[in-house]
Amino acid sequence: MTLNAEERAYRSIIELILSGQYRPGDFLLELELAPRLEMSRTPVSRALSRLVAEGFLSKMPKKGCYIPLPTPEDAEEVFSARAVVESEAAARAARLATEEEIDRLWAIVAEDNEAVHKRQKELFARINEDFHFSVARASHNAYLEKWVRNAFWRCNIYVFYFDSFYRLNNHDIPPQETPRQHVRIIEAIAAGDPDEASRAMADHVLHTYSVSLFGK
Amino acid sequence: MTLNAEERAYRSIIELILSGQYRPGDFLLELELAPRLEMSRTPVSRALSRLVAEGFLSKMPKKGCYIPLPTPEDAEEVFSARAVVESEAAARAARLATEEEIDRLWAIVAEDNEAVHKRQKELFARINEDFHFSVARASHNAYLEKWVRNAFWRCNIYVFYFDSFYRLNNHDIPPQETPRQHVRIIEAIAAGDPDEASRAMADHVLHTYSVSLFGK
DNA sequence: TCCATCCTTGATGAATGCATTTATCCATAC
DNA sequence: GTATGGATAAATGCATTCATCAAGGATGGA
Repeated sequence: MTLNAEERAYRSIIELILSGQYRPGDFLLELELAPRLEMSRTPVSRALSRLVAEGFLSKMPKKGCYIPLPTPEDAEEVFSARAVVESEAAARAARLATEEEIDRLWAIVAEDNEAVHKRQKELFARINEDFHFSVARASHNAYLEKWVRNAFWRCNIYVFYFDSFYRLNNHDIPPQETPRQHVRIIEAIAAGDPDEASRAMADHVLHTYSVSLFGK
Repeated sequence: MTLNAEERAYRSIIELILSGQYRPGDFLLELELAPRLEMSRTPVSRALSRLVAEGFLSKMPKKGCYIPLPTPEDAEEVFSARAVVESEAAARAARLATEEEIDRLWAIVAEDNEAVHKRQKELFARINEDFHFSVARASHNAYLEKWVRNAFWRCNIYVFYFDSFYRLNNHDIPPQETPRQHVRIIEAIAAGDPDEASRAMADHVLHTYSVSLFGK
């Protein structure tokens, strides 16, 4: 399947941000990105607008889009909002997930353990994303799913930003607890226990929050 | 303050939809809208993309944007998702709202009663929107607020679509219960009672759901 | 008559050029 | 020395143009 230019720009820009090639506060300029992504300004501009609409970037009119500076207040807002929608999604998944969807979750956790073992951060990040989005999808609610995606990406700014901070300080401890927490969530979903699923997911998200921002 | 063309297009298109000049299933074509809104295709196109990203419109690549056909499944999804975020917003408003924000809510309810009295549907709709967005703002969480806005607009497709259906069937009863439910929500917020605020908001949203779709 | 194919039509997708706005820097007046 | 104003450069905002694609009807052959 061949994606159009705007979609490619959209994904590339997210990649550029999450891979640390642009940092919070940096401006993402159309004239700079367009040649870099080998396309014209138009699709780049539209992709940036979309990222702004999704809250992933901020914008100053006539000036440009930039990665918002992380603040403790914003981190608290986005993680707590994410906890709300993700725990609700988990609760609904516990009621509505199909066998197939649950099998998929177990498969992701298996990859999860491998990635942690191998200490491959990139891979781990992708698998983690996969897990959260799969739970969201299993809620069978397109709106919750979309909000979960938005909040997750936005939170990643904090995870990656502070992760690089800690890495510089040699506190690079692989997140061994994550797979365990994922297992707890799946067990609750598989058992059809919405309350436990909700609690498990909320705990997990808020754990990520405290680890990312306060190193535990 | 003078808005730019894209923002004007964005608002105008929402107006065109909510005022019933386009109906579910209709395509909103750039070539048709641009002259109508007296601007070029560019800002119209970007406004449409934004509406698609927000879930307000659907899109077929290379074909155009259209108002999604209402389905019972989608209605259930969007109203129940809205209930989640709005009740959470109300709960947080109960904890965090300032005196000023609560005063504002009371003022809106006063207008509310007047509008119902005068049976001015247009006005009533604007005030209702104002109420819900003001509660969302009082949650002091930008993410919840954004999601509430999205869900509210999306729900309005159902409210307006089925409203016109009932109007044709002479069931045009002014929603006298709405102001009462709004009062219950504000009282809970003013009393600083998150649980009651949450319950009251959830009841209110789901009431709107059942009235809009099943005539009660 | 029916079906496959080609062509026309009408829509979005993308590139480009010009307009507009903003920030910055430097010269100049106080 | 500092403040102010204007020139300038850089960036987005918007319009225009061309490219591309999909759908549907006309056409021609079986």
